[in-house]
This record gives sequence, structure tokens and C-alpha cells, in this order.
Amino acid sequence: MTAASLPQRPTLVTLARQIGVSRQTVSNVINAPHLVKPSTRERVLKAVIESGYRPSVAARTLRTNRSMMLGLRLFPINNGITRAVMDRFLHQLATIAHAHGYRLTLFTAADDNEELDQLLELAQRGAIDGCVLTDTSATDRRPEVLSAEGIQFVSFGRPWGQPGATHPWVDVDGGAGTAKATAYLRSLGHERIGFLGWPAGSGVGDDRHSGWLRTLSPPGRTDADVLTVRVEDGTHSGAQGMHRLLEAGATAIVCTSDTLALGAASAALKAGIALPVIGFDDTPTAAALGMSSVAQPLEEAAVAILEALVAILTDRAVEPRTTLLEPDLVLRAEGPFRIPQPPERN
Amino acid sequence: MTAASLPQRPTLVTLARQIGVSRQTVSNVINAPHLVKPSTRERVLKAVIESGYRPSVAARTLRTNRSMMLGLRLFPINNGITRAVMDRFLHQLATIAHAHGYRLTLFTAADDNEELDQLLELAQRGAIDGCVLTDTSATDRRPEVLSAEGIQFVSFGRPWGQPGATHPWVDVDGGAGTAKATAYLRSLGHERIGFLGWPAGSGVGDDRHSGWLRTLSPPGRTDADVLTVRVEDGTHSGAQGMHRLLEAGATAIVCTSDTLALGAASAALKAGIALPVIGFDDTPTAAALGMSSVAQPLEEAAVAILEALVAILTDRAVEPRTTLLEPDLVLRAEGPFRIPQPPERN
DNA sequence: GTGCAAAACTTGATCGTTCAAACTTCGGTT
DNA sequence: AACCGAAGTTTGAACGATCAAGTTTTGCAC
Repeated sequence: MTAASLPQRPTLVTLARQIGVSRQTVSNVINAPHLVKPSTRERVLKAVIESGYRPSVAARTLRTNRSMMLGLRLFPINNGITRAVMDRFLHQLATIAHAHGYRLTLFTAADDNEELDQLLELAQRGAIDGCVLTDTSATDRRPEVLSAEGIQFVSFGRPWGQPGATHPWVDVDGGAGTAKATAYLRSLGHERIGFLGWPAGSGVGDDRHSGWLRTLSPPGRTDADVLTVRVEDGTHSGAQGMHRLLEAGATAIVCTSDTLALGAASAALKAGIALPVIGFDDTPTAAALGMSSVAQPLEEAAVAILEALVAILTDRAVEPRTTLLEPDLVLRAEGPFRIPQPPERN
Repeated sequence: MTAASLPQRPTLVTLARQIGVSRQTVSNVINAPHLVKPSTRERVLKAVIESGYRPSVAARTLRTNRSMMLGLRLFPINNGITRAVMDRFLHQLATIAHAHGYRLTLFTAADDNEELDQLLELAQRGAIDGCVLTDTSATDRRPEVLSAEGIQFVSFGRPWGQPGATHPWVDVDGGAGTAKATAYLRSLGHERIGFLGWPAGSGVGDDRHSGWLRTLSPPGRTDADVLTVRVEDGTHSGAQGMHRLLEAGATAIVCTSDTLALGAASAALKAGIALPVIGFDDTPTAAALGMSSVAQPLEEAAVAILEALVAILTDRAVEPRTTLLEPDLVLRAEGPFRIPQPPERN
């Protein structure tokens, strides 16, 4: 309706005709200003701005064979790890991508195979130049398939248990995070620090366990298995795990997730026992409750991922680069779950 | 490196030559199969599948002047309403969009003006066919600007306080949500139900307040203002609000957000007082804590939004359509904040 | 003022698809 | 057997940009 009455958007040709130069000159002013005489450049630039001319993405993409788009899968809603971190990561990634001249195309997929299908289709149709993988696991086929198909990507997450993998990745050193948490609790005077984590076998979970284990005093102490409780993620299981850790004599607890930490802390609260619980991922929930947590440096991760991806896409690629970032311990002492003062100080 | 050794993707022309038909016939098999003789169709289809041919998005977009892309702004991370609901909404929107043949392009913006700039640029460059607005407010200039620029959109959120607005929107009836919550508490026997909400003036907040107000017994009772506490969103302010409501003699509380509800519930817990608190938005936090909350029907919203937007974009547009959806009350009775039994039953 | 390379600018071709119009084939009348 | 319209298929042009190779202009030395 209104669309018909609106003036047609200018193109290179119409604009060039107006100014009295060739289309290529206008194109050069936009893409390679150094090739144009300053006086001409000024004149063209003025017309470009006045007319509101913007190059057509489709035409440019068609000619250059680069869409300046990156694909990203949005995981199902009920994905623990993802949900906690994804929204913040997504925001960072979109912002940093924009700074590099790229945009993000979203898609959803129920499983990894569907994700691969979507990525293949997008890449083959020239809708994306590359993509970012998240939530890697030990049985992950995605890197090899994408490599075989010649689709460029950077993974947020290490190739767990795949020593042969050579693709670029960025990850956060979860072990360093739990180590920091454990060290902090030790500095408060705690000597029996429990670990509440996921069942063995997940790379992420085992990594976080190892950070706790090596920071105990003495490192890897013989009763470590007594102080370790491994359950599925959830507040219920977290609460149950807490009871077992209390029986084991734990006076403080390091957790693999905020969900577990929340379950544990509220169980303790209910039982009238006050003891420090540190979660993982610094979720909004933890923040709202004043619960301490290990925070992943998502902005740095986004920066590193895009730097690597852009390097690959512009053929400035060196050997596959890998980046391991260190998380931060966010201490909080408010709300119902605040960390109480240490039982005694050394 | 590997890219060079990979076979060139087939195009309409190369594929058509291989089969021995014209490019247009192949194109027709894909876009208008009924125009092609069944036997030819079979033959072409087979070749299309075997070759893995996929139409180039860029070429198609250039020719048809439709990108099949929708723009969506990702709000800053520290946005209360958005964060709570955005990730789920986003997932739904992406899924439903895909079902309609559209994809989502993400972008970030610090404020509404930057969002408008981005949308204008995207639209002018032909990168998007339309967009979805979220987080509408009374001072929102976005609808009028987009309308003036001829950019199609559907808003998730009513044009608060702008009776002249005629653009299509989809929204959730917040008042109906708080009304449900209030009615439920009344059914438990509560007679002094408090309202803990945001400062007056926000459309969303006032709407939710009205639902509570009209469901009291008697509706709009004279001491309603005593039972109303309005504070900025946050757990701290929620806790403070709770104390005031307790002084006012409230035995149950309806909140405008899960954040407020959490603050209120934990303050009560701390004070050793058990009383029902119902939040809003059914966030992960509420779920983890076993707190009851009003849930927005995000999938239905996504469906309605896309239906309206697609109708507009394909010129099947009727008059601007508006949809008001009813939220659900999610009752939970577990965790530290479970709703206790009513003080006395009628 | 001629020559000549560098700078500045222009032109033709092309990316891969769809639209519009043209052409060919075919079954059925008359 | 010639004719006709519908069905099936092909061809030319266009979308709007960039690349590559062309042409013109400029500045400067001799």
C-alpha cells in the first residue's frame, strides 16, 4: 500500500548517473576510496549520504560469493548448560560479529544431525560463510563432518576425548574455575570441601572435577572420593547430593552448575545448616540469590571465536588456533544463600 | 586449502546442461512443479537430489527482491523483562519462522534509536523483509518510524498509551495473568492478598496491577492501595516491599516479576514467615526454586506474530490485526518457596 | 611540446536466479 | 490433413553489485 508510493531505492547506476560518474567510481568510493581522487570522492560521498544509498546485500553476495553471515544453532530450551549461558553468549557474539562486519543467522535444531543438515544447506545455498559450534561432547561428529564438507567453523568448547581433532576452538578452563573456588574456600579455613558434580564421562564435568581435586589439601587426598558426589543436574538431585556431602563431613561445597548449587544451598538452608556453596556459570538465578559462582568470560570467548573465524574466512588462517580462557570467581555475600563467615580462621 | 579441491557447486545452468533441459525447467521443477510434465519432473528431481543442488539465496533474493529474512533485536543483557523471556521466545520465533520459510537475523542495539538505525539499514540493503519488535513502551517511537519508512513489522507488545496506533501487534494479557493468580489465592482462602509491582507508569506493570485489583474481593476494595507496594525491579527492593506488605497484613502476594517474587519470598523465609508468593514470567529461576508463576504462552505468541507478519509480507494483509493471548498460572509446591497450606479453609 | 608512466576513471562481463514472452509439441476437432 | 488451444519447454532480459581489463587524464621529465 504505502510501499508503492515510496521512491525506488537508488542503485549504483542511478546514483552514478545523477552525479555524472560511472558506477564503478561510486563503488570504489565505498569499497576502495584510495583509488578515487579526493575531490571526486567528496562529491560522490555527499551524494551517497544525501540519497541514503546502501549497497544491496544480495547483489554483493552474488558477485563476491561471500554472504558475511555466520550461522548459529539455538539449542532446545531445556538444555541446562546452554540456557544458563547462551543468552549472554549470543549477545556478545552478535555484537562482536557486527564489529567484524558479520551478522548472525539463527536456526534451531533438535539434535546434532539436524544441525548439520541445516548448516550444510545454509552453506551450500551461500547463506552463511561459516558457523560457530557450541556444546561439544565426546561423541561429537560435527567437526569432522563440517571439515569434510569444507564448511568453516570455530567451536566454543574443546574436542573432548578426541586427541586427533585439529579444528580451531575456544574454551573456558573449567578446571581453573573450580580450582579458584576451592582455593577461595580453603582461604576461608575450610578443610573438608565437597564436590557436587555431574556423572563421570562428560568432558566438561570431569574437567571441573579435576580442578577441585588438584586444589584440595593435600592435592588429590585419599578421601577425595568420599567428598565427591556425582548426580544428574537438577535442584532435586542437588539437594540429595548435599545430604550425602553433609554426612561425609563437608563444611563447604563446590558445584558444577548453579542448578546443583541452588539445590544444595536450599537443602542446607532448610536443614538449618549454613555453609558456603559455590556454583558455576554465574546465572541470573545465582545473581538474584546472592550466590557465589564461577563466571565464564563470555565476551572474551566471543572475541576469540570471531577473531579465529574471521581469520579463517579471509584466508589469513594460520594453523588451527586454540584458545583456553580463564573464568572468574564471582563472590557474593547477600541474599538467603550468602556465604557465612568461616568456622575458624588460621 | 581444501576448498580449492572441492568440486564447484552446481548451478541451474550446469545442472540443466547435464540433464539436457533448460535452466527454466529445472527452476520450475523446484518452484512450480505443476508446470512440468511428470516424466521430466522425475528425471530432473532425481538429478537435483543426486547433485545436491541448492538454489543460491543471493541470486534468488536479487531477482525476487525478497530475502526471506526477518530482523530481531537482541536486547542488552541487563534487561529484566527481556532476559527472563527472551531466550525462550527467541527459540520459538526461530522455529516458527523456519516453518514459514523465513530465517532470523540477529542484531544488538543499545537503545531504540540504534535499533531503528540498524533496521533501516538492513531493510534498505534488502537484508530483511520485515522485523519483530519487542519490549514496547509508552514513549515508543519505533512503530511510527518504521511505518513511515515502509518497513513491515509486528510488535510483541501493545502500543501502550498510544490509542492512535494502528500497527499489528501480539501481546499477552498480563492482567488476566495476575487475575488468575489472585483468584487462585482467594480459592485457598486468602482475603488480604498483596500486590508487589513496579512503579506506576509502565504499561505492562499497570496492566498486571489492574488484574489483581479487579479480582480482589470485593473488586477494587477501598484498602487496595494499602495492599499495593510499588518498587523498582530487583530482589532487594522485593524484600523491602515484602516487609511493607506484611505490615499491611497481607497473607499472600502476587508479583509483577519473578525477581520481585524471589526477593519477597526469601525475605519472608528469612523472617520465618511462610506465605504464598506468585511470580510472573515463569523464569528458570522460579522453576528451580519451585515457585509458582504466571507463564506467558510464548509459542502461541510466536505463531501469531509470524502469521501476521507473513500475511503482511505476502500482501495477504487484511486490516492490522491484533492478538491478545491469555497466560497460564503454573503452580508449584516444591522447593524452599513452596506455597504452604492455607491458614484456614472456608 | 613530446613521451610516458601513474593516477583516475569507464566499460564489458559476470555472479545465479526468476520473470515474461516466445517457441514447440501434442491430443483432439472438424 | 489442416487447424487449434493447451501443455510443455526454451530464450532473452533483468536484478545490482564487483572484477578485470580497458581508456582517458594527469603530472613530470626531457
